[in-house]
Amino acid sequence: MSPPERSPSWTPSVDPTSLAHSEFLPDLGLSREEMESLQRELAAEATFADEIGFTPDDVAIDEAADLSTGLPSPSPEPTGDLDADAPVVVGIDQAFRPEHDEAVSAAVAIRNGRVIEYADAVTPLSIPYVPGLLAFREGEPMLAALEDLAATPDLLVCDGSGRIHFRQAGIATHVGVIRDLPSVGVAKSLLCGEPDEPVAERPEGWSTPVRADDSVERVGTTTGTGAATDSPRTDPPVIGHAYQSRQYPNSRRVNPLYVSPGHRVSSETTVELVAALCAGYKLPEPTRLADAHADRVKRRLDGGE
DNA sequence: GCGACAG
DNA sequence: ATCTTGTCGC
Repeated sequence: MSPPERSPSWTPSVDPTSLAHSEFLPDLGLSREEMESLQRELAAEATFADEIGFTPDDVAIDEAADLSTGLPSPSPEPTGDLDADAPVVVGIDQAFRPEHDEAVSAAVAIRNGRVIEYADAVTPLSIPYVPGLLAFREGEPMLAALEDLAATPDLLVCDGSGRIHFRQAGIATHVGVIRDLPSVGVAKSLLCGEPDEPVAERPEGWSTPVRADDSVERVGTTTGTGAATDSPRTDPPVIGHAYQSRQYPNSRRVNPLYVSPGHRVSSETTVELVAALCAGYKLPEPTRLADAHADRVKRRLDGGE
């Protein structure tokens, strides 16, 4: 794993890429407190503002992949004209093999709405799932899948939260900062924070800001000047959005997604990116395809031997 | 002591 | 996340 190119100043006390070889929380060489301070370093290193060389339109996907007949075949070679320099979006997801204590990570690279490459990796799991520390369980597997990928990502779409996190350093932030790539987090449920409005029964396309609550540590530069003229109590910072990516005409029961910046993307742009990447299903296409590929690899392993 | 929590 | 069949509704 290479260090962040754009962040030569960042020198974590412990190499986050070696965590997979550690054991359970108490004795993995990292106490829970150390993991949390590492996340504070990551949050400080992260950029929650747009630093991307493309627009949501550039990555828009208008046709959903048909997964009923298997996954679409990858076409690595540029189809022609406008293909060459189109942004590459990489969706990452995982499947698990509880009986083997292994994670199957999948990365799917998409360009112009078409799959150009599938990548995957099987990684032993070292620690259990702990709310707020998901990245220490699944981060290494995700990075392994990215290592297996030949394509160069322009955007990472991660399964889980980014800035919507107790220390504003969810797994999308971990991966984005470590690889210094724009990344967004897409979660199916809310870890922390408070939506501005109730999220139930919202129409497709609806979104509302999610602001930090008392469980979220404040980090980064202060918005105000600190002068006496500043408002005594400013609104809590927006750390992500609830986004209704899908809704049925009548029986409205689909829950919204909770999207948040991982790195080098603003919360507003994150919503626009996810909206552009959705094509009729609740999950954005990169995530859908990564999920399907992870399941495919898992089945091969379970059947293979 | 209870709550509350991505995958 | 995973263990798992059918079933209600567009």
